[in-house]
Amino acid sequence: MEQILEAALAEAISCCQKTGLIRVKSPQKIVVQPPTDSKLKSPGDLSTNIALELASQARQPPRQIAQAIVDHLHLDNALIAKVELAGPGFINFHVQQAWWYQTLFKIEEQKTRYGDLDLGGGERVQVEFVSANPTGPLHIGHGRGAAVGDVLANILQKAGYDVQREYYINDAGNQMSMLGRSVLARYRQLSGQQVSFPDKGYQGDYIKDIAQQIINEEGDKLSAKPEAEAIAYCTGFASRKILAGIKDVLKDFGVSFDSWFSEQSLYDQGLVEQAIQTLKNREYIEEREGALWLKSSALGDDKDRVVWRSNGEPTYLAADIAYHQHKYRRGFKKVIDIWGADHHGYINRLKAAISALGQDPQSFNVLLVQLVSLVRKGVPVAMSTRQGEFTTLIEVLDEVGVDAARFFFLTRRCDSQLEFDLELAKQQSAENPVYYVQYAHARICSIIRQAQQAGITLPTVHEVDLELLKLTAEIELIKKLAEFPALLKGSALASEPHRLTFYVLDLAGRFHKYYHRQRVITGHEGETAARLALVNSIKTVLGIVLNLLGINAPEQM
RNA sequence: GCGCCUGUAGCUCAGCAGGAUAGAGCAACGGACUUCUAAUCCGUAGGUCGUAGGUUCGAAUCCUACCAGGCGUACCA
Repeated sequence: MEQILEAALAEAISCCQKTGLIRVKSPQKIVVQPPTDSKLKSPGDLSTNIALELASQARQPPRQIAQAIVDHLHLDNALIAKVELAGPGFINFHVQQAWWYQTLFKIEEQKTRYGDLDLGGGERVQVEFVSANPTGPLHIGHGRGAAVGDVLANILQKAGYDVQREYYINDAGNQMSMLGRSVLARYRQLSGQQVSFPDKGYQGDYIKDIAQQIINEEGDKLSAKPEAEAIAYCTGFASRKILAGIKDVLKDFGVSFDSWFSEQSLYDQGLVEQAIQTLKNREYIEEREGALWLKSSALGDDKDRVVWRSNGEPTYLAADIAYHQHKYRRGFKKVIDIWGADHHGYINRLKAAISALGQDPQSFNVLLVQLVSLVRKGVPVAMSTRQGEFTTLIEVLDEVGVDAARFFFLTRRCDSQLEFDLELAKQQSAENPVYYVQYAHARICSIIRQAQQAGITLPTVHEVDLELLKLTAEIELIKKLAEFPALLKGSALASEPHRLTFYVLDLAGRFHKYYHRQRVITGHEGETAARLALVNSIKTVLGIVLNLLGINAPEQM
């Protein structure tokens, strides 16, 4: 519909240009969209601001331009009921009611595929998220990243991309050896030895639990081994345990990855050296003070960065460069990394590195998710894995449930900080918005069951007289359903999963209002059939969105 | 110091590539269960969109400066 109107407007404008009614030379992009303010007294179904856009160029009053356009507009009466000017020069189109009914046919025909787009054209995209070090359990902040990444991947999939979900396991480097040393220290303490705990070691109780497991399985065998060997054993044992735990929680949280990529594997295959060699060949590496520097300042970074230390060891950045080179070698056209906002200082240097590797930095996107600050009974809780003060994701899931947690993480824009008060979340659980949406779905299921008990089978859209759906609330509901594909598109283009949450809340709200004002199952057979078809369409769309959000769509509550 | 994010109703937040009279939810107050699920609905009240300039026909939205909060600025990961 929008395209039809845009074409008609373009024709009318060029006609006005020729006759000199509108004094513009270069054509402006015409946009037809639903009016932004739905509370308007007489809202047009679709609206364009083109006359306002043209006003300054034409040096003519916008209303005069709008009038000229309208006078030259040729539209099919079967589609458009009325065209009118409004406000400073908006042109509003009132679409024929019958046109909206097509949405219902589309939903019935496409079912769960309703809203599918071909935005991506099958292009391969990778979404990498969570990627927490296997040095401790996932905390609440990782939960937000997991929810955002998972839902974004779902959205992109529905928008026609070939999406891979990957978790990058930072299983190499100092942090890992610190993990091993922490576990070994606890192992020795549990074995009755007096040993000091390493500075900046991991202090959480889970370290003791792991040490105890080693004792259970290996006894005191480790004490006899050389230090380095014992540390290596502890590191390997602990990281396997922790990673297994991470995988379990993510599974419980409804997040599944296509690929778990090990940082260590980059070293094992010599890919880190290879990546640095690529950069050398491309002359982006410089040796200074015994270290190798990436000349990133020439590529938009604040300064140059060390990739190979003077002590002969690569930096974390070197591994990350190799990792991203590997991503491109695997054929991804678009690479999306989801990071905690505390890593934002890292974007420019990695972007610079990607340019240096010869890849288009535009193809590399980082979605920053602002930190979750955890509050318990009003008291802020620090979330440092090292100090062992954190609330794990699993604890949060136990308290508020998977559906509520996922929904809560997505009720905010990514770049807005989230304060998660566990007490509040518990208190609100009965009134949590997620139930509001699920309840709408369950309610519709209940109506359909009720109808079936009364011997009324759920009609197809073709079988009913849609003209009976003529209440404002009904048309508004259908319009809301019609909006969904465009919403999904915007959400995919902007990488903004939260839009789905707000959409589904709105849709559920409109349904609840409708439910209270009108009965679906009435004495009138035709009316009942038409309304059943309508609510069934709503149910389909609610189901699609809940599915994208990874939240259950219950048949009853 | 420099950089990134945020600042919208008492609280938590929307506001989609500037558009029409800035919207929800919660909390507050007043109502609705012989009716398809009251996990719901209806009504009332609540605002110099951090401040000051600028761009424009038009700014919560774009630009500049400042104020406040958060985060970052390693040969750590």
